[in-house]
Amino acid sequence: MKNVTIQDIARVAGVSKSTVSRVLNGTVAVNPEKKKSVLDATKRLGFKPSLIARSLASGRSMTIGVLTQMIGSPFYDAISQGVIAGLGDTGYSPLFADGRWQVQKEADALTALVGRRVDGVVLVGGSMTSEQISEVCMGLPTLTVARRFYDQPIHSIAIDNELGGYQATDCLLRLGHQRIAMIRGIEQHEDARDRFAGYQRAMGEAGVAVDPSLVVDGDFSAESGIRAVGELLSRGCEFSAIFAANDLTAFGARLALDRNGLRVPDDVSLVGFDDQMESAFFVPPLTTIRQPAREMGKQASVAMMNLINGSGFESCLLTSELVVRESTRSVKD
Amino acid sequence: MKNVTIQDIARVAGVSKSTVSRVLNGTVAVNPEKKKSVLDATKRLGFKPSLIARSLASGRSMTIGVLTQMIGSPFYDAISQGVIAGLGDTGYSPLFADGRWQVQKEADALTALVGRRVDGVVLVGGSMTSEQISEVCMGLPTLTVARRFYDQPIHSIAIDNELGGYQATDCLLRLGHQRIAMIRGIEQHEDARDRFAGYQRAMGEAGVAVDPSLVVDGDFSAESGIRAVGELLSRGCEFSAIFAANDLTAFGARLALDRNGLRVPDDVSLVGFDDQMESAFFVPPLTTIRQPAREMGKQASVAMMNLINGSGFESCLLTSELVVRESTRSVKD
DNA sequence: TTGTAAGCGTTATCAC
DNA sequence: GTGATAACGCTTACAA
Repeated sequence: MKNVTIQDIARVAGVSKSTVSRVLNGTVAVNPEKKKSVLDATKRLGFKPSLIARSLASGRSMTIGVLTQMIGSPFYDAISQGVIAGLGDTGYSPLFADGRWQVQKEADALTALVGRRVDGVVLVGGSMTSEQISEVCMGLPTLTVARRFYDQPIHSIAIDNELGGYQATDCLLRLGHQRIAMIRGIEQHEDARDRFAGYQRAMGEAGVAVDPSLVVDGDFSAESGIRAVGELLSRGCEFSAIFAANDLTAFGARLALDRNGLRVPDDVSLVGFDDQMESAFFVPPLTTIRQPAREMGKQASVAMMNLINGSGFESCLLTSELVVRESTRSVKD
Repeated sequence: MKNVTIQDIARVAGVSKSTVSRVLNGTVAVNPEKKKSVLDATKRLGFKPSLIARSLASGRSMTIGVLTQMIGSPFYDAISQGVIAGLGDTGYSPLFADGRWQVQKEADALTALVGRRVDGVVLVGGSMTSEQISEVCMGLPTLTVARRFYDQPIHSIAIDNELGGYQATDCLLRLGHQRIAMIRGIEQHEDARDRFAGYQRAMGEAGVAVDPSLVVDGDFSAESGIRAVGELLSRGCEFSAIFAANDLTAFGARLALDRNGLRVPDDVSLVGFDDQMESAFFVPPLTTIRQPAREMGKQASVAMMNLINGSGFESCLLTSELVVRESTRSVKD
């Protein structure tokens, strides 16, 4: 089945290709009658303009490439949604590609995006280095979300993870906790390091020494939360609260605590990070740090539009918010 | 910054466009020397072939459009991952678009996909009617995942939701429960209806009459789980088990039960549907029906490849699996 | 206001 | 093997 082209429409409507194009794009005024017959023909023949040909001819694809890491993380998902929302009716459409958190796949996907001649690239998370990215994108407007780069060419929209870590720890300290354990995220992950830094700062400011035996490594997974609590318990050190690097880890920790007869929040207070959908319905509902994920995605879209039309880039570091629910309570005396 | 074209390479390498194309695609043999110089030039100039021009010229875009509904659902996410995995090294790349569960957006996104001249379309969930889809896709290989169509032109890969509903209910019945409540999903949603049908069949086969007052409506959200339990309790009817239409609903139900002093599984057994990641770490870990989401996505890719190269379509209805964890126990006597 | 014609960057079809 | 040259479907000067 051959596709209907602009030429077919022109023939049927009795006008030239150009006129059809003009009607379709509304670039310049055309005779109402002709306009009508073009529109009619369009509808009658079921004409679907080829965006491909259009891009090739105009040089702009009117699409923004969005490279995600679909690890099933609600956080990254929310960002994507924000990007979509932010693009709204700008005329640009998002084109998603996925890196699956594997550098090679990520590079391939990005190359594919660039090959499709997207007008800009938004990278949500990911692990390619700034150099690798620049090499592939070559001057294309590029920005990252939920990942901070300090280089000039790649702009980034991120939240202040250090602040988040501080907020979580501070909340616990205010409730009178001193023996606060922290389950960290992936060590190489900058977010994880920042959150831990926030924990350290809060402890320091409160004049509470950080006990190294209360800090356990994790990897952002629920399993690692379980393991971490096991580790903490086997070390035999006392703690009245746990700050987990993300909600998923907190879920695992909560389960492990339960299995060991420790009640949340009665015996141990628990704070997560992310505020993913399920957290509000956990038993007990989880106190956590909300990341404005959706908002970040929106900001990314707005920033991208500015980048494209040359308005420049306004750097912004969004802030997280403490959401107090029922997994925390003041320390028993 | 002008993009490097095949023409530039040709000039630098001292050959014709055609030869460059041949080297790049490896269609026919070319002189090794020329080949080398082309490859060199390619690398040196940082040439990135324009997939757009390629598609226009060849008529095939080598991309499969995947229309998702990014509602942040782990289930649909897993399907997408399956599709990606299934495409593997077939040479085809997935092109994602999103409908956000809004018919209009969905139609727009699908139109955009078709406009991009994808070689096939995979619809993951969604709410467009079979007619609407056909109208937009016009003869393009199309198939749906997690949604069943009985029409000829649109193939579908789905799981047997009725069976899943049966499995969940049967599991409860075998544990001795008779007063089994069901929190249904969105009424218009076929999956929801099928799951309920499975519940009815299991009850029927066990010779247990379905008490209408034990059936409550929900909408697949955690909030609806909370509301449903409230409703059940206010009706004052007794029940020793609940089958929730999906895990999220089960989460909400679990929280509501807790708030009302009912323990899971001691007072009430609870079964969900989906087996989303968090379910294994719930307190208590949730007994649920696992949907082979990833597998479905993979199957979709395979089926699409067959559709494209004309091998025809082998319909398949995948089956769900009961995952017994700790939210269920035999009825107290 | 409208038509003609020249691209846009590839692939594909020819001859050579 | 290789190089012209014509598509592919559309946009966009440039004329008229």
